[in-house]
Amino acid sequence: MAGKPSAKSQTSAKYDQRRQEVLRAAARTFNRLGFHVATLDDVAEELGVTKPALYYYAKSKDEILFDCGRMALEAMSSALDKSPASELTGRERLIRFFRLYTEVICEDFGRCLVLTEPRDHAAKSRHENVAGRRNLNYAVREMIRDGIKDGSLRQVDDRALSIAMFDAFNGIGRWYDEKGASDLTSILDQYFSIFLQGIETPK
Amino acid sequence: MAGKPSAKSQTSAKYDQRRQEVLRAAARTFNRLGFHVATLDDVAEELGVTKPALYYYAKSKDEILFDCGRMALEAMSSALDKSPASELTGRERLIRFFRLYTEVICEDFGRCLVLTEPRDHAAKSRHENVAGRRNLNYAVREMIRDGIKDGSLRQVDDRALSIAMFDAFNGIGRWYDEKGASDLTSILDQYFSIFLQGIETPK
DNA sequence: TTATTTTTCTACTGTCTGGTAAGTAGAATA
DNA sequence: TATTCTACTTACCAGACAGTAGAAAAATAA
Repeated sequence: MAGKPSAKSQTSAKYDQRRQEVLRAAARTFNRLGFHVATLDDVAEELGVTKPALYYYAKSKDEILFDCGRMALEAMSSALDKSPASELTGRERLIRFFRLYTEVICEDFGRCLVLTEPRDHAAKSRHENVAGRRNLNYAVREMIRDGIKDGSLRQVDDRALSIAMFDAFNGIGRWYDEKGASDLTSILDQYFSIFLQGIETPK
Repeated sequence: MAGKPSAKSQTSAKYDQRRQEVLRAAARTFNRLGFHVATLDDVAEELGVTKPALYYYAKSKDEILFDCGRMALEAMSSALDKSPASELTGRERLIRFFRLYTEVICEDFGRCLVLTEPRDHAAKSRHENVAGRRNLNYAVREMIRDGIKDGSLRQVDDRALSIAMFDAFNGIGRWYDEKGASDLTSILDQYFSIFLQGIETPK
C-alpha cells in the first residue's frame, strides 16, 4: 500500500503542512507557465523533488488545481465574513471587500484562481469551483443593492457592475508584479476613485 | 513539393479566402476549448476536413494562433483610425473606441486575442502580438490625456484607467453570449455609465 | 481527352506527459 | 534490535498530439 500518514486516524499536521507547500509550489508553477503548459515535472522541480513525490500528496493534476482554487476561495469567503458588520453602508462594504479580494488574488492561490477558467477544471470538481465564484458574485451584488437602498450608491445595474468590477480587479492579479514599481495600495486607490467618482467631469 | 497556389506569383484570392475560413474555424475552436486544450484535429473537425489539410494553409499551430491574433489587432487598429476626427473630445473618442473594440472582441478573432495571453504565443511571434496590444493601450492613454486637457475628463491616472477599462471590457468578450438574453448595446451603455459617472451618490 | 495544378486524404513517427509500479533510505516505534 | 511507517526515488507505460510523407482526388488548363 502507498501509505500517506495513518490510513484512518487524523492526518498528521506535518503531512498537511507539506501538502500546503506542494500546492503552493504548484500554484506558482501554474501561474508562471499556465496550467496546461506547466507539467508536473515543472512543479516537482520547483519543489526540488521528483514527479512521483507529488502523488504522495495528491492523486491527480486536476486535484491539485482544484485545491489551489479552493484555498483562494476559502480566503475570499472569510474576507466576506468580515464584511457584514451591518453598521457599514453598502458602498463601504464593497470597498472593503475588493481591498481584501485584491490582496488575495495577488498571492499564489488567488492568482491561480484568476488565471484559470472553469473549463480548465475537471468536470467532477468544476461545479464546486464555479459555485464558489458565483457566491462571491452574488455577495457583491447584494452589497451593491444594499448600497443603493441605503443611499450610498446611485441606481446601477448590480449584475453589470459586479462583473465589471470583478473583471477589472481580476486584471490586477494578472499584471501586478510585487517586485514592480507601483504598490498595491495606490493602485487600489486609483481604481476606487475611478469606479466611485467616475471619470467624467461633473456637469 | 506540397504546392500552395503558384509558388512565386501572387497567391490566389481563392486560397486566401479559404485560409480565412481555416483561421476562423481555428479561432472558434480555440475559444471554445482553450488554445492548449484544443487540438488541430478539433480544428479540422470544425472545418469538416482532416488535420493535414490545415498544413496546406499554415505551417504550425503557433502560426495559426498568431494570425488569429493579427486579424483581431488589425480590426482594432482600423477602429483606432476612425477615431481621431479631432473635433471630438477625448471623452467622446474613448467611448467611440471602446464601442468598436467591444464589437471586435465579441467576434471570433477578437475573442481569440482576449482569451490568449502573450505567453501562449511562440517566442518568435510573441513580440509582434505584444506590440499590437501595447499600441492600443498607448492610443487609449493618449485619448485619456487629451480628454483631461480638453476638459471632458477629470484628472485621472491614464495608465490605471486604461488598464482598468481594457480588463473590464475584455471581460465582456469572455462571458458574452450572442445567443444569450442581454444585448451588447445595453451592456455597453451600463459600462459607460459606470465608468463615466461612477457609482457613488454625488455629494 | 490529357496534362497539370490545387486540395485533401491515409498512414505514420517522435516526443511529451500524466500517471503507475515497485523499491528504498531514514525516522519512529516496539 | 527488529519492525513498521514516512517520504520519497528510479524506471517505466500508454495515450495523445504536432507535424510529415506520399498518394489520391478534385479542379483547372491545354
